[in-house]
Amino acid sequence: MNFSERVLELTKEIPKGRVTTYKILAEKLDTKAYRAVGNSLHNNKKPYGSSDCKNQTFQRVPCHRVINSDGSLGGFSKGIEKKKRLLKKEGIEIKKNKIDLKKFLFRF
DNA sequence: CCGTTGACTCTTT
DNA sequence: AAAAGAGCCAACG
Repeated sequence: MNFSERVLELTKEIPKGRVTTYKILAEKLDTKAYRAVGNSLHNNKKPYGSSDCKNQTFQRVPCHRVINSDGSLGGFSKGIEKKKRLLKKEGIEIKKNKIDLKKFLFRF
């Protein structure tokens, strides 16, 4: 299991309607590679799905539920607006491009 | 192998 | 409140 895979596996555990941060993800992986975590999600080639899920390289992992530790959205491969919409759709309110961590943060 | 690059975070202006 | 600096680390060329 390489670094990227672990990041993705962890990301898949985030329940609908909740979010987590790059920091928490990194800590969960026993590392301080906050930035590397972001990189893994951005690349997100997701080759591990070769067994069960053949296609759908994207959208298997709810990467839109991963945000910055200050509640701002961070980034998204499909565009920040897209990410905002997905989150809202799950019941997460976004004010001024920020998310209320007190309400929606998932701590595993 | 070494230098750059980031979907980062924390501290200090 | 907002911006700049420093520290971090995996991945890539």
